[in-house]
Amino acid sequence: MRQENIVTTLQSLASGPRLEIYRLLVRENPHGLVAGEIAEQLGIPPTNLSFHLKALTRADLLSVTPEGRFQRYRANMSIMVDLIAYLTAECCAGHPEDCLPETLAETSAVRPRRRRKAVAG
Amino acid sequence: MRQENIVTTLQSLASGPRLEIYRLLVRENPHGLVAGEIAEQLGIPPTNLSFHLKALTRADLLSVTPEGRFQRYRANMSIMVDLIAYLTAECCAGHPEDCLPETLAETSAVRPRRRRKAVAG
DNA sequence: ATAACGTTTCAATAGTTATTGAAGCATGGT
DNA sequence: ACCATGCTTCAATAACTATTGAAACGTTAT
Repeated sequence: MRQENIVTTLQSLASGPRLEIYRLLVRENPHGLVAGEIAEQLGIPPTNLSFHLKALTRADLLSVTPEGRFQRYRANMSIMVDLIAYLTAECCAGHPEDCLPETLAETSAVRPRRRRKAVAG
Repeated sequence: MRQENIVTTLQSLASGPRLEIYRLLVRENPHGLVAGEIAEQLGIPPTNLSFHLKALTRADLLSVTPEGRFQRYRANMSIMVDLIAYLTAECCAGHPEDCLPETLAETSAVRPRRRRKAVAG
């Protein structure tokens, strides 16, 4: 994932309504919710909800599937995994254990092109 | 960490220059860099750099210590850990292993008030 | 005391993002 | 064929964010 896309991803999360939408859908994974259910739960008017859903979908944080006249939205967790890896990458010049807890230090090391074999703990 | 602060944190990362600044300082942890070194490495003019450093510092993603007439900046990784926990919290209604890799599923569970004992893997 | 340096603050301007109501477009029901 | 429903797009406007040059401020060097 390139920096340009990472910025888009962060921008799409950096808004009160969108963060609420995203978290709601993370919780409701993997079944997801249709737009009207999101609107109802969060009290966002349809025009505005559509605007925010579009932003999240363009950033690929959500996926959408038509179901008749409904649109079902789901959180796409793999983008979040990429985002987290990017934000913690190269921490402490390759010694993430110096400033990250163990589980995240491992995630920090998980990057597309620089994988190494898992090592017994 | 409340949602309001999470939005501020995300906003402060959601910009090309600021994301570069943050990543540079993550890499340079824990020693950090003074403002002039950041300016030089990234080619950002001082006025503008100061504006972005202020945003990141207000979000508590960076900490700053005066050193004579220099200002040394460091990445504060604990805020990133909180952010990640927030973004993955309650994933799949408490079954994060359904859609997150193992290391992150553990991080998702690590939240301020709902800790449980570590379990042998 | 004066000058130079590193950085921040201020003010102006340009650019981007959010919100709303009205209109449009498919799908499904009668 | 017609109308209702669920959602999206469009256009207008309001609100916010970024960038820049000039000025200011504290620190160190002469």
